[in-house]
Amino acid sequence: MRVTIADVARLAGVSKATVSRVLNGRPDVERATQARIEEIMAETGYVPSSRAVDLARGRTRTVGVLAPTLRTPWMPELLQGVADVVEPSGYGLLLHSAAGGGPALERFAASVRGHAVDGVLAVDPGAALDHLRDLHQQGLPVVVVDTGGKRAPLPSVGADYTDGGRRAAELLLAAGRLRLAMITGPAEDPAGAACAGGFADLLTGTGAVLRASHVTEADGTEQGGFDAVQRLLRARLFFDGLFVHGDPMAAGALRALQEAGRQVPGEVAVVGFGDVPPAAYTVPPLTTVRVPWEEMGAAAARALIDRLHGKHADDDPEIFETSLVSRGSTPPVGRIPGQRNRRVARSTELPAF
Amino acid sequence: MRVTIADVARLAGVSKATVSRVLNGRPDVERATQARIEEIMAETGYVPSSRAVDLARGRTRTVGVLAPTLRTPWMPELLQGVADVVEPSGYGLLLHSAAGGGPALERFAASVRGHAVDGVLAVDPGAALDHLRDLHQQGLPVVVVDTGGKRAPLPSVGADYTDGGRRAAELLLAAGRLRLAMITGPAEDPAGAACAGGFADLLTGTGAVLRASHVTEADGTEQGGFDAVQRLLRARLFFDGLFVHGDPMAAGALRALQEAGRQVPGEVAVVGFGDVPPAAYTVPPLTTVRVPWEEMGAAAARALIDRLHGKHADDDPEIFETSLVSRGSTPPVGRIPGQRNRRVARSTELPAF
DNA sequence: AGCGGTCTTGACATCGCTGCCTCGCGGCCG
DNA sequence: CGGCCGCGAGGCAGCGATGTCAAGACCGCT
Repeated sequence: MRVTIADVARLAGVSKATVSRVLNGRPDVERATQARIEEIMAETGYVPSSRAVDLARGRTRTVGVLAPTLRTPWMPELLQGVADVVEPSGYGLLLHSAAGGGPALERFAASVRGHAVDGVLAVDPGAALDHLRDLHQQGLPVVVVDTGGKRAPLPSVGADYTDGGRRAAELLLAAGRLRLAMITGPAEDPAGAACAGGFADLLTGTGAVLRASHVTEADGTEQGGFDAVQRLLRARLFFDGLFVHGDPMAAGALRALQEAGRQVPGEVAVVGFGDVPPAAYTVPPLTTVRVPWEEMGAAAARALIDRLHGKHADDDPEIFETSLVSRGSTPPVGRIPGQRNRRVARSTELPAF
Repeated sequence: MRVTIADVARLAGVSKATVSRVLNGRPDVERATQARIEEIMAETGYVPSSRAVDLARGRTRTVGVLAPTLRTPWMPELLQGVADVVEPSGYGLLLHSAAGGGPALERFAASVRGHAVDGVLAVDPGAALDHLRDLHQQGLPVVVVDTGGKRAPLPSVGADYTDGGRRAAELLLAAGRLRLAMITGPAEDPAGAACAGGFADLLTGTGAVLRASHVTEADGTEQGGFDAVQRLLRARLFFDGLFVHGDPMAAGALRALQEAGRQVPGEVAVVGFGDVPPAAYTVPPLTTVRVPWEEMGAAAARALIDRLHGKHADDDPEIFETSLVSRGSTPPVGRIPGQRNRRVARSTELPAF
């Protein structure tokens, strides 16, 4: 580091304290003095050492972001939402990917305990949740983004997965599909359960049926979705509407249906879940339940920063609504009937790419 | 911060210096003393303040990553590659998204000049390149990942886009396609030029033709690719092989071909470029030129960290080879003839999701 | 006993900035 | 005309580590 506050002070003929006052825009400095100091700073190209500032102030103006992996399809959207809020607020964004499991988490813990960050934003913390709870109880600002639908015992942001399932059901009903099938993700995914619950829930009392035989589980991958549909078809099960909890699996499902010669959406209407970028690239483009990943990230970031600024908002989870993005894998439906009387946007819009 | 090195020293009845020695695993401490100090540290749950360490040591063990946006489809792969190297090396990863343009870049510059990071890894820096060059000349370790094919005047990592274009051409030739068409990305993208050059290059002397009329430009989006194919078809141009520089556009192209009733790969074989996740979800799955994003990120990170450790590797750009991922949008071809005699892997593998 | 060398350890200066307390000084009020 | 007030600015003590230097203990050897 070259020029320090002491240099500036000496050149300006003032004390370090005064330079510091100018630096922090404090009002108790004479205009002339301030101008002179600012001039010197400009001339010398002085930039305060963030290391020293951090130590002296006792904070780092940095938030830690803990993400299990960056490869989840919605993660970039979410992260962008976080970055768009965190950076303009003057905070840095220290990314920890916990993909490595144990060692990665230990590094994260060390970073946090060493006060390298002022707060933590955790996405889908999973096993790290207990640790985060401890940190939170010790007074560290923590916000979690819950993509799993389970409520963390912490300030959190999530989406209404149950309602997402309902929306999918509504759309299929509106399209007149009565013999439904569903592909769920891995059983341990609580979002899947919530979502499936909402789906089944809305069906009761309608003419539509979703038999247990028509519900199959897959691993979340495109291939998994492909295999799942093949299982259904080989079992000679009939269905004219298919709800797939996860867009990648839905893409696989479309491929399997097409290979089997089934028309989509003519013979089978397909609704996915998540609205991740690949959803727009299937043929036909996938109708899906949109989860507002970016907004969720932004909201979590805002909540975290509010806490850092001492605004202690309530700890209630902030739940986002899902919405339906109607593309080509379901027949056009102008309006969804039913008590909730929702409108379905017909969108040709692509997610930003 | 609760317990400090001074507390530990007092409790152990030694000086701070000795505690520091233990902390840093220096050998010149008596075993008994060391054991006692370690015990105290464990009891008190002492963790050194990274803020203080950073100031005292004059570095932050953090690298800055500058990315134009996180939404580029290959960015997550690349970032994961970076994270997988940076984190185990004991460095933090400070993410700057320059999406915001001016202000975001200024924040980045401030962070760097304030020595908040020990080095910088920039992805596609674009306009920030000059700034990075200055930083590099001032001695800051900088590595850039060049996804554009142009060579930065800096240590960099890139891919051989020209060769990527050649591979696409080889595959189409091997499939017996002689009347070719091409959709390029935005003209200002230098990777596109390199790639198109390689493609055209390999065609010369073969029976295949790529007329200027059959080359059209699109904006890189799925819709852009869709429109581009429609333009070609409306112009009643015949082609049995199509090279699309960018997987999202290729997805759009597939959709347009399908809507026009053209069989893929029967009537038209389609090769994309990039191998981003959506490529695996099209119907049929897209054959594409794979760019090893993750490896490139990892290599850049390694290069940066080597520099941080003083290993001054040569500044030559590190260029990665592309490869062909053959999926369903081209007919199966066992082996590519020709002087280079390459083998084409037939892959059903999906990118990690 | 005296000397040089190794091993441990402590004292103290530093890193660069912030924050608290103090002080000089000119103006205002009584 | 003296005291009080408030502004502008300086001094100095942290923040919590690192790192250098020197000192004391202990060793083997001459």
